[in-house]
Amino acid sequence: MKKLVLIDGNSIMNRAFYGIMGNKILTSKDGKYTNAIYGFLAIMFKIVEDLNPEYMAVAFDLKGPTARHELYEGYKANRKGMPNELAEQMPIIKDILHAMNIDVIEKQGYEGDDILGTIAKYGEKQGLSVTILSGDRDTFQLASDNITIRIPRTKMGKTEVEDFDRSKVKEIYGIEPKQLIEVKALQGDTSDNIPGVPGIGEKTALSLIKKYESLDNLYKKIEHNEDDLKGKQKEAIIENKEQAYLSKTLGTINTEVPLEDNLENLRVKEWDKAKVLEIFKNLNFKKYIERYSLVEEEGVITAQNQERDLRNLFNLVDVKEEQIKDSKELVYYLELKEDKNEDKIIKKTIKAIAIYIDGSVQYLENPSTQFLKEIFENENIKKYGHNLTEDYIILKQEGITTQNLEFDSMVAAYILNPTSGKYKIEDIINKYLELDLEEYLKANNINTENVGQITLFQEETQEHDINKYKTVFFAYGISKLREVMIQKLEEINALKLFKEIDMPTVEVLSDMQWNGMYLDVAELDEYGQEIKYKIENLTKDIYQLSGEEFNINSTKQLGEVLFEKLKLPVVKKNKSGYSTDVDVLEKLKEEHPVIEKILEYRQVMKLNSTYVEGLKQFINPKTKRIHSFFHQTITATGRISSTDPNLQNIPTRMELGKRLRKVFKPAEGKIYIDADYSQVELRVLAHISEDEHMIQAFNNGEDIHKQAASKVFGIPIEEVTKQQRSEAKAVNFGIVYGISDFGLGSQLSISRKRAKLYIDQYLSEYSGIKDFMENITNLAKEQGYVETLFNRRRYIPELKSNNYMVRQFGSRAAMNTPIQGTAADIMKIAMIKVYRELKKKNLKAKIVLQVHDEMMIEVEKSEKEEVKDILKTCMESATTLKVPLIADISEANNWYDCK
DNA sequence: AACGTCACG
DNA sequence: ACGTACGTGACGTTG
Repeated sequence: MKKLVLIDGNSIMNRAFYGIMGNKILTSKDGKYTNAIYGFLAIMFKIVEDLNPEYMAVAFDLKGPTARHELYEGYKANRKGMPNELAEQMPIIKDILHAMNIDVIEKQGYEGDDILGTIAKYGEKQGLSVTILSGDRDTFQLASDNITIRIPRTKMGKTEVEDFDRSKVKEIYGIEPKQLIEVKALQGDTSDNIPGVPGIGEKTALSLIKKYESLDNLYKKIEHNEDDLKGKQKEAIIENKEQAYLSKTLGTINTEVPLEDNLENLRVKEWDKAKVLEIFKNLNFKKYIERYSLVEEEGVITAQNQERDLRNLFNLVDVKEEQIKDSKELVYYLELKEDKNEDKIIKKTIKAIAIYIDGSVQYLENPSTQFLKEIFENENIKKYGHNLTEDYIILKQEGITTQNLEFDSMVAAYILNPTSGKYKIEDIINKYLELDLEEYLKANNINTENVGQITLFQEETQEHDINKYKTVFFAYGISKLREVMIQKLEEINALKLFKEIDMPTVEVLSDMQWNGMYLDVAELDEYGQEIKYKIENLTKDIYQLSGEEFNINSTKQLGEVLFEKLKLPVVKKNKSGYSTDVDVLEKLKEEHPVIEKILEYRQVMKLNSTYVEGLKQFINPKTKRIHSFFHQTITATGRISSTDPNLQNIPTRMELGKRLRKVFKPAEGKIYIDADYSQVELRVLAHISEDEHMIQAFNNGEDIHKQAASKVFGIPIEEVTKQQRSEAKAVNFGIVYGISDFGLGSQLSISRKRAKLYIDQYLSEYSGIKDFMENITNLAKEQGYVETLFNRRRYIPELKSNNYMVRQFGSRAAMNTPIQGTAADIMKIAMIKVYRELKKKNLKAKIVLQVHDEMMIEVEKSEKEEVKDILKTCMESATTLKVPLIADISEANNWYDCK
């Protein structure tokens, strides 16, 4: 079946304009905004790639009144015009579409919707499969078996699409697409100022149409007294009959717009590449120029000064090892190759090193370990590189301990924007230097002979040479990034954070990965046996109780068994059907004995696959230890994250799972010293908000949750029950997360009304916190970001979204980030202090783990007391707040016993 | 690759 | 009337 794609131009431009496209403001050469154009094209290119349609058209609204305005002067009366920044983008997108030979359809007196509807029906009649791309759900009324509405939605900054055809609409609304018009007639539409029947909202309107099918039928039944409406609602429906019919007309998409009957006009044709290129160049759309190979025949688009700079790279002479050794700085990039040796912690080894020195780059293949050792272990040479933690381990595998890590462009990029998620060296060179790797490579392929002097680049370009070019380019990039990024860090007052917290952390985390954690494999296996035995039994029980053998791990199959076969009540649904998560199963516990078994099965299954089998794979055969990665550039708040395996989510809440911690032990003759901060986040909140009651509670060493309970329930501290304390604890958590009554309600399984009462009471007692919560969102909206105590910044573009839900999320992030982020900063400071102190005192003790507010050290028993002291002191003196920082220390022979 | 689920702070 | 707690990572199933 041939395909026709129809795009609602205004709607998609609108979406793209308001959608979150990163924090970057895109502008054209003459300073106009281009974000809507860019986003529109992104969405359009995606649908073209997805569907590869034979026919396509884009419809736009024209200014001026339409038939609907004549019918009802209030129509869209409350609409504000589009902002200028968007309006000026409209003619440009039309120019681009023309240059691409895509049919742009506009007609005076008709809206884009009407044009789309008309063509869609027309296309359907011609036997085409039609997809309408629109951001407006009003178009659902057009859905049929051959007409699909595709809605883009921005979810956490990513653009996804959702398709709605006739069956999907029926599934969601329970009625035919056409009947949506009837619903709207009753419901009205505030955004278009369509009145509907007063007092009737979406829910009521939908249920009425489900029952009565149409307006006509509804009024007919009323006339014949065959309805079962009553009271005010009935009165309103009768009184507003005329208005309902008017609303119906206004809400009906006109599918009979007089348009030319010529399918050929819509056929997808070749672009006028020259024209498209010209416009794209003006708009600075390098990505699209690249992607659609729009570069001119005779050359490459490369800024002249960029070319000149890159040429300098080739002024290489002989490698000057002595000069490098004598230098105060080492700006370098390691070219790595795979090394499958099982004993390796990172299965890579050094193939070459590129070093930027004196304005040019030296490239050494297979550098000698001796040479590397001399430069990397030299404490007087500052190291400048990218992703230094990886280099650190790889060099360490060669017996080299890197010293003096001064600048890591990956970490710098993270501090400049922790939510960008793009920290590959080519990405940040592109972003901060506006140099493009691809362009550089192309330029060099073409210009090799012009470069002259340098033997390295005279050979013909072969696949393996590309890596040389890249390595050289990256080393050069780092030399430039260093200046540019430090400047930028200074601009946002984060240079201190970078130099004194995040850069020193690089070495601490590298060392932690290198040390690793020891595991008793025999004990792990024993534990695994026990778990597997439980799984077998539970599987049998579940098959028996449900009377069927099925894959319990499949939520789909499980859903069918529980809700179709056993007919248990459906509590919650999700995108793909019945939900079967803990919340749901917990509610069904009383309904059927199989539920409890399933809950237990889930638990042991997780333990086996993720923890027993999962962990085993990561035990290094040589060291018998697990060397997790600790990532420093992942989280939005400044926390560390852990992977391969994740050692930050080893079970502790349930006893069975917690027992796994017994297999984590110090090596022979050693012991664990473990410490965790007591309620850091609430202490940070007390400090930031300067709330007098909370500060007082911490200063007096009071039980903070008890105090909260006493305030929330209005009773003396002595009378607080366990139950009340635990509820107040949940409120404290909620506050840290950026509270909502709904969230707290579902957490405590109480009504949101009651939850709201708790919150209101809490905030009226802790007025400092209330002020903080209110102010922080405004501040974030105003300046576009929030900061931790140590100036770690997180941009929150979500606050500018036109989507209520996204804005709410932004507001919670604004409240939570300073708290979680400051706590993370404090922990990093503590770790650096501990690391340095251990080194200074020549102790063999090693930090082996960090779990956000917990730090673990593996230590020889002789050093035990001294290390305990260091750990406690460093953690508690990491910084000075208006309340004390408390670290609880314990020692044990396995992780489980660290209390 | 996306989703649902569940482990942690 | 909407649909919600903050920050992560790993696994198994499904399309």
